[in-house]
Amino acid sequence: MDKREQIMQAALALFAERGYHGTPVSLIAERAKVGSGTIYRYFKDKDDLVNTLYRHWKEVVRDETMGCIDRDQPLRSLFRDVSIRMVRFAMQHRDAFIFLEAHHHSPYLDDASRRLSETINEAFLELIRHGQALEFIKEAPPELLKSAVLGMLTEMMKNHWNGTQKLTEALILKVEEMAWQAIRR
Amino acid sequence: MDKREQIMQAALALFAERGYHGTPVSLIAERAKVGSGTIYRYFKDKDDLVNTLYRHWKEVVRDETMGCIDRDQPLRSLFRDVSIRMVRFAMQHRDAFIFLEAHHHSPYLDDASRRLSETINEAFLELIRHGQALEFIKEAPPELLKSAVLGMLTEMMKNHWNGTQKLTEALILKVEEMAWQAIRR
Amino acid sequence: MDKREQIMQAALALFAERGYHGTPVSLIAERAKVGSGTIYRYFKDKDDLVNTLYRHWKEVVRDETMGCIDRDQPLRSLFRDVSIRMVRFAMQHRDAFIFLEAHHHSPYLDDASRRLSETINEAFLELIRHGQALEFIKEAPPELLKSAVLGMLTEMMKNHWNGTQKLTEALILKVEEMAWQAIRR
Amino acid sequence: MDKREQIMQAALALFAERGYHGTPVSLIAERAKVGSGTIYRYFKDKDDLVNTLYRHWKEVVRDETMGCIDRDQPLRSLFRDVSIRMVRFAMQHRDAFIFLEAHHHSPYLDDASRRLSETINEAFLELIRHGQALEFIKEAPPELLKSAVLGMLTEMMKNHWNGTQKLTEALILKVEEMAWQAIRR
DNA sequence: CATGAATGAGTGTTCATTCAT
DNA sequence: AATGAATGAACACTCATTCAT
Repeated sequence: MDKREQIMQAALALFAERGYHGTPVSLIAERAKVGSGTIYRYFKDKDDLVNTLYRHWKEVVRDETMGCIDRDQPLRSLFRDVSIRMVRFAMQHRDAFIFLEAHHHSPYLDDASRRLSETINEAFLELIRHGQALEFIKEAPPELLKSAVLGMLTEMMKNHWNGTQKLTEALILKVEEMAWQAIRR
Repeated sequence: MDKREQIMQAALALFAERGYHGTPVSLIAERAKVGSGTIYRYFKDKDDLVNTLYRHWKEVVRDETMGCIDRDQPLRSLFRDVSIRMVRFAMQHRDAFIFLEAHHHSPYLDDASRRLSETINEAFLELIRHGQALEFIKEAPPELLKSAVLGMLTEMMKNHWNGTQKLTEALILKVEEMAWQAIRR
Repeated sequence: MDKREQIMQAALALFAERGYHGTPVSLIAERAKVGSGTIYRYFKDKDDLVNTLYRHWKEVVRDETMGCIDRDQPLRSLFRDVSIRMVRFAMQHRDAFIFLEAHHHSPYLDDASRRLSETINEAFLELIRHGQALEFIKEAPPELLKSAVLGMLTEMMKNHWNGTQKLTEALILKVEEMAWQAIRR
Repeated sequence: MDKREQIMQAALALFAERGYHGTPVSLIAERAKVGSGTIYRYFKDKDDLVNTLYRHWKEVVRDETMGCIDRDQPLRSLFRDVSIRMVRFAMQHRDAFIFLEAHHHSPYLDDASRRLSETINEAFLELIRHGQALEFIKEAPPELLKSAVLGMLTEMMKNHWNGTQKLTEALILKVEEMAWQAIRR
């Protein structure tokens, strides 16, 4: 069994639940069933652990939502594809989703983490600009439209996970439709 | 000036900027220009301070967005009224907005804080149910529609404050229109 | 009772006995009868404590050996004066003497500490050069003569304190005479 | 090459440079190019390593300064012989010299190490007593005279190594003469 | 034999909280 | 009432030592 993996899983769950400052390294060690010193064999310090975790999951998000997508399909269906993949990712990786969301603008993220985050952001903006060029999407600052879509999806995921409103397949489709209505021309 | 008030202002700014665990009590005292012991005269402990702050600002949000609203105006304009008031609150109380958002589901919030949050939530749900009864708003779980609207607005406020996309009066109206498009029938 | 003073005394004794790395801060706190956190009220960190201690005692040495000395007396008696004052200092401040000796070239001494040490050193060299100019003292690098004298005195103090050979008033005079014989022309 | 030897060389250099507490076992292993576990095959623990090292080099000092010396030559030349051999040892084995000097009265030296140190000491005292019996050397406690000589030589070696005053062949002879002047009748 | 991953006691340091003034 | 010095439990991190490979 890979200790590094155990540590990353334990840290992910705890950071998602309690935040970075709220999670003692000793608790991560306990949950990962390793000695606390072992963590420092794999990660330089707590900061390195949180950044490694952040980059790892950001890359998974990128690959699962933006990777291997058919960029030639009609815009409406391209948008649906990306949105639904995002929701799917969140459904399958609860802790990762909450963790990424909570640490989005944390001061302990390093430059590499921030650059990666920016790249993914940019890809989504590109999609919106493309839609605007085709006159399918509203005239408005792309950043604004992006926030609208991501804010909606994110908030609904949080409600799913805290039990307020569970998402079903049918609801996911409804949600995607709402997002589209918000930004379409 | 009232020492209690000084402490609450200092704590609000610091919690918003650095989070609960990232803010030493001594720093709050320094910023509030009081002795650190003084804080314990007004608040049982750090937990009590954060909960008091949370409740205080939640009540302000409630009063400024839901209070003194003309419930007899047409639904569309009622919805606009509430949405725009929310954005206005965020624009005028940056720290309070960021603080409330960040501490929304924190483990150190007590039952009273959570109940208050729930009450405000319920008022907004009521508005949506009302719109559904009038067949102006989509058929969908009200919780879902609420997340959509609040998620959008919240995310855009965050982008406003972190400088990604500043909001102008014109953009605020646009945003409100997008929220409405998302949930209208 | 002054806590800062208690801490400095405890630290001096422990650093003299066990060295810097061999002395946990918690042990200093225990011996000083203060909480370990208290040490950090008076000293930035362990490094600051050892440097403060070093400078404090170096200044005492300087004042007690070089200060208020009659620089117009004959060289032989000037040399005797300084030598005997050094031995007296060591006799009266066992821990300080051992501490200064052991930390003379420690990597954790900062620039200010090193400069002070150098100043005192220079004053002693000046005395030797003066003696050479008067042709009372051997032709040889002053640094060499200084090491000879200080090495002798220091080693004998160490033997005094570790019980090998206690020094009496009579022996101190003998020792001084030996030092003079070593460097005189 | 012999792993045990590699370890002892690495440890000697590091203890000389950084002291016992300042030198992690892992660093010794790295410098010796062995696994850290290997050290524990040759030495019971870190304490055992430092004691073995101490005894080893003390024996070398003994052999190189006191061994194979012509005890029938005139006292003055016998004294010169021993003194110069000591200085030569220090010049050739910088790390060993610094190490022995720094660990002379360390609390982690065991009884065997201390006894060996005492034996060597005793041999030197014997030389001094012999000189006193012949009325070449001052009347004074032999321990005192020994400290005077060794203190002088040691201090000058330290100055040589820290660059303050490099020793040449000519200076070594001068130093020896000073030592003799200090203790002669 | 030799290794180095793993461990957890121990380190320097911070900080919520108390209490004498 | 208000202070801030004092405390010690808790934290992030290190390192001597063990042991499976």
